Amino acid sequence: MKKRTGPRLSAGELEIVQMLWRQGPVTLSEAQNGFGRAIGYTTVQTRLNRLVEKGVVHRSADRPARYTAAVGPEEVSAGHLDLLLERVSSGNIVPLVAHLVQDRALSSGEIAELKQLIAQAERQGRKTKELRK
Amino acid sequence: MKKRTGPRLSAGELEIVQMLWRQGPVTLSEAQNGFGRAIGYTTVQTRLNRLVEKGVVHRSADRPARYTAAVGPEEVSAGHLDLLLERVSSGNIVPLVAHLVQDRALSSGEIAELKQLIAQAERQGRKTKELRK
DNA sequence: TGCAATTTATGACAAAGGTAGTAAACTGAT
DNA sequence: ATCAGTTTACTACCTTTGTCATAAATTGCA
Repeated sequence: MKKRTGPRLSAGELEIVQMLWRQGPVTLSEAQNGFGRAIGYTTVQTRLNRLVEKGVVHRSADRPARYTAAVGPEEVSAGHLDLLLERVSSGNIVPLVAHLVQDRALSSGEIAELKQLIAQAERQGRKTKELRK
Repeated sequence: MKKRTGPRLSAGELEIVQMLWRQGPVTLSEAQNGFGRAIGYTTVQTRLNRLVEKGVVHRSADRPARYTAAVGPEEVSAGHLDLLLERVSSGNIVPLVAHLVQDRALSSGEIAELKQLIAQAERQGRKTKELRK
């Protein structure tokens, strides 16, 4: 029932992976162009290669090789969130949620989704309690 | 109205700062003991010194110097959360909150606090809308 | 086939962070 | 005043990450 927390990427690694999420499977030159800012061709190459070694990015076998993220946003955020949770709020999620929702303009749609999530967690809690007794 | 996102510490730096939050102002030897695992005395020294240089930790002037965290958990989590928010979910907070509340047993107290937060955000949204028109 | 352009492999270098040793400075108790 | 123990400064080394240059391999076309 435990959740395996995903990989914790550095800020720069996250930058690369984010690009892959946006651009989909890309060749090196496409990666360089879609990067958003000026960066050397071989720099992107090295960074991608290192992520491939780590298993975070997949590299296709065919000729102009295509790179794809091997992890999804959920796994990545899971790794970071779970660490933060332990380290900064001793496992207490409320302060983290508080930061996310405070001082930020939320659409009514988002509010609805959030209420939905809480309601779901509440039901889950009840179910667990019942199973326990 | 913009929120200054705090410092983004590495996992290891966070480890040190977390210890300071737990143990309060500590001397070097206290820091080493309260660290939780085996670690060299001078290793703690070096790590603390580097954090002092960065302004993340404060060092007292008196003799056995005492180290204190110069940043609070909120600021630190803010830095990380805001980066995650942009990088992994394009500024959308719902997926992050979802991960935090799902697959986790929440007490009814926590549920209440979360509801409170959402309600607050909802009111805030209305107020903003009114100010705008 | 042979060359220009593209793609891939290597090698380099610097900054940051984790680990720790050694030496100097300081403190407290004889 | 001296000496052991504690605290602080300084130095060193290794790994990771970000940056890239150079060189080798591959491909597509003329």
